[in-house]
Amino acid sequence: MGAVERTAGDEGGPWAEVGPDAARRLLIAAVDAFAERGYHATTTRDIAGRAGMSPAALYIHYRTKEELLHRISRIGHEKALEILRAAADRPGSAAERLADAVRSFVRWHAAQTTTARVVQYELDALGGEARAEIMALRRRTDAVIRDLIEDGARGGEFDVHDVEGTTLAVLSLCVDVARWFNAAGRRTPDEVGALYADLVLRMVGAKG
Amino acid sequence: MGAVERTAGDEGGPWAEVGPDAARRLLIAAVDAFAERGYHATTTRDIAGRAGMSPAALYIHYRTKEELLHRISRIGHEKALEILRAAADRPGSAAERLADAVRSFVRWHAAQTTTARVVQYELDALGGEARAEIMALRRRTDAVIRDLIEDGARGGEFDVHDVEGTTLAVLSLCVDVARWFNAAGRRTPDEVGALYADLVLRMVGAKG
DNA sequence: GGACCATCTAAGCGCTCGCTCAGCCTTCCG
DNA sequence: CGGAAGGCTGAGCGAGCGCTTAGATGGTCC
Repeated sequence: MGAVERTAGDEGGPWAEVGPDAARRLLIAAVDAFAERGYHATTTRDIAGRAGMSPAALYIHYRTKEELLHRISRIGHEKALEILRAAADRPGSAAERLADAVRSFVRWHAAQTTTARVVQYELDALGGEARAEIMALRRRTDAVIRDLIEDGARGGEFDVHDVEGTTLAVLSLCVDVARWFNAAGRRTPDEVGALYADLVLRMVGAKG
Repeated sequence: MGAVERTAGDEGGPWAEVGPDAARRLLIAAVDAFAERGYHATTTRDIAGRAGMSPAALYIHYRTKEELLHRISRIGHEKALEILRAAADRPGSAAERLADAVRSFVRWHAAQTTTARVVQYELDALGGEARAEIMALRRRTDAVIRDLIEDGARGGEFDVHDVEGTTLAVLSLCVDVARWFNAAGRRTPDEVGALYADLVLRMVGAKG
């Protein structure tokens, strides 16, 4: 209903950068609907209805329903990558940086479950170039974790037999949070992040 | 094409128990289609076409498209549960049984990716009683892993602070294999199973 | 005040969806 | 050989889909 205030930074909700206002409302409605029912089970009428608009209004701001998913997916992946990088680039030992990265990444997947669910599980609905673009972003995400594990392994800080496989497993663990996390449940995003950071340090055999 | 032979045991493909022949062909076609495109993006015409039949033939053997998913989901969950239980019930230390359970469970998710993908990721498309029935099966699966971890923790064999959270993480890790595993990739189901069993033992802080 | 542009809606087009039905084969039983 | 039963198909129904179009509305600049 009321207008969303824009603060100086990039805060003010996860979608503050999307404008104009009607376009953002439609996008947020689409995120909710896609997360709840999945892309293919969501109708453009449902999205428009959630945004308080007529079905035709959607096509003023987006060319197709798929473009909505594409925009959501790209922004979401970029946000996740940014969060991971920020943690990985901080000074500290490999163990500290890996734990920090996992903690932040998991916290995001838990706190923004609806977005994360769309980002992680609705990729298959994209085709052609859009899909290729998103998969490239995802490979960059994977690389951040792999580099952290490799650093720790090479420096003797970790005990890892299979860097590639362990990377896959760590990412798996983090991503799957979007599937099971329930905001109404007993755990907070912070608690899950802390638990998972600890588990990952064990997986890589961090000393201490 | 050729008829599927029935051997004495319960072998001869994962769907040998489903009959008659045309019903099984339709079900296998549905598993492939659901795994490839998702339930909502799959049409009954596609399923029938893959099985080499006309669209109307589907409705001789199944009342609705949803009933196909329900049948696939129940049989798949039962198979997964059976595999887990068989490993968990074998004699041995908690660590040995947990490693064995994870190894078997992961191997199944990797070797039967198409089935596992439908089982793990298309549950939301089921509604009402069907969904409740499947979720009960899933809770029984979760309980097997939790009991194993609890056993090891109580006996001092494991070092686990948060049994419930660690259980969630272990299941997460196993289930997500269905999402990323690629039969054409470099890893065999056996290799992934062995790697994941090792990682899980580290997560629970198994001595030795 | 009038032209212009962006935004939005009511109505609806063409299409494909899940599903149905009348009728044709094949098989089996006498 | 006749008749019943079940498996299957071709044709198609009603509904709902993604998306389009014509026109109403409201703000902005001359």
